[in-house]
Amino acid sequence: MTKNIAKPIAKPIAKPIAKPIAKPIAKPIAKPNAKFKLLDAALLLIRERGYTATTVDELCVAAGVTKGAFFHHFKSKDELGIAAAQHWSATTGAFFADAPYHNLNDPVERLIGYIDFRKDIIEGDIAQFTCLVGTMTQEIYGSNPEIRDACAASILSHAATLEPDIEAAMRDRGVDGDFTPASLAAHTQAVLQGAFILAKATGDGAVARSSVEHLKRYLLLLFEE
Amino acid sequence: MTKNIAKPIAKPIAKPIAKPIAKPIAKPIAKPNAKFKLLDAALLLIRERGYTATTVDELCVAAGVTKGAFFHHFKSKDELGIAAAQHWSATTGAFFADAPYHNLNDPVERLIGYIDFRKDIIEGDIAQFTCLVGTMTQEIYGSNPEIRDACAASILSHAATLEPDIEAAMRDRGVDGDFTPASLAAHTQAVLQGAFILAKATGDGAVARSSVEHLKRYLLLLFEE
DNA sequence: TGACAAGTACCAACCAGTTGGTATGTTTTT
DNA sequence: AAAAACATACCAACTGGTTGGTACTTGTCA
Repeated sequence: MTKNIAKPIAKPIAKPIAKPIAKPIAKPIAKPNAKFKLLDAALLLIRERGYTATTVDELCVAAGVTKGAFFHHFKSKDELGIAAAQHWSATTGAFFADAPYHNLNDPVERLIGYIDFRKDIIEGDIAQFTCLVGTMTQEIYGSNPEIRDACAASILSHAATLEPDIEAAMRDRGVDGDFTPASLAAHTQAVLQGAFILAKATGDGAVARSSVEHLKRYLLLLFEE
Repeated sequence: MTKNIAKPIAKPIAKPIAKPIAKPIAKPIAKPNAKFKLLDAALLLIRERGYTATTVDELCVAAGVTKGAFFHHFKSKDELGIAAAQHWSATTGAFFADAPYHNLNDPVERLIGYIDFRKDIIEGDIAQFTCLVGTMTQEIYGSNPEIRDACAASILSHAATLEPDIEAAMRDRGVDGDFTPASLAAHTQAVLQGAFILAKATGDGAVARSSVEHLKRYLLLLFEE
């Protein structure tokens, strides 16, 4: 075996690098360990190829870890699927929480700001702007209820962040239509998910952005005086 | 081998059943041959499980044919995928062409009629009302351009059937907005595709119907005086 | 402080079952 | 008779998952 030969050379190099730096930080956001690397790889690969078509081996290669590491952190591929959905929820949750549109004063402006923001990030590589949980939902809704629920939670919890502004907008503008804030919030997500499918079908984001513009026009027609 | 023993028994039973009935019909719409049965099985199974997760063996069992028959009619699984998309296009094309909303006189009414019709058929089992080509697109857009193009053609050609009415509605109601008939037609499909994802995520069609209602409200706001 | 036990993180090789696909018939239609 | 439509038996490659083991970290107690 070459193990005993290669080891003493590689070991002293990797050892005393960056331990004291991480110490004072309360909770390191992203330790570059195997679990995190696998989840990160999953976010990209699954959006690119779909859940079923993405193999455990491919995930391991992309993450630069071995299969042993994979099954140390996840009991099964499906368990990684659940974790990936939750990881997606956390990642995108933080991303949208930091977005600038929250600073606007008017609820309608914030809402339109959100839509504009969503439209602006539809750009470049398709796998980069499409939605992990929307993709996974399509594939596993009938076969894996746990992944499906994790995906549903991700979509609906994101939609729920819009409800206060929608509710305020309805009250503010005197819109007491025959719909609930929750249903309109869900509708915005439906448009986005559908827009992603059109983008995938046509191979570019233009159709998707155009659809989001229609959604914006709808909101303006609802809430503009 | 049991082959020579079992055969003479099974053969005479299946032989003289129903040949003369199909003969006088000029072009049988749906010959119950292996190819058609496989395509029909594909429509259901792929919508239920996704394209990748649906195996050739499962398709053969569902269609009641053997693998030999499968690869006699399709060079590969991917070729069946393309054929399934085209079969879907033909099937749904005929279905919508026969729908009652076409008899309405006003283009806006026809448009709203279409939306109502789409809403009404969101009912019952999820695999029954969701879209084959939308599902397939999500999975193979990056890996199989031919299937993707077949799916794109299916979605866009269906959207194109709405364009004349949208164009007439815009002319009629004096709506010369900053959007094209094609973009609004595409938007309707985006909403539907997204609605299907929400239905899959939540496990029932209510959210989907609600989203289609928002689409209807948008069209009414656009075209109503 | 340092030795030592115990857990955590990881790895390479392997396994049984499944996958899409093929080779070679047999039957049915024309 | 010949070609098309099907069936049977099989295979190589790949799949998710397991195995037995190593390296590193951490808690504990003398």
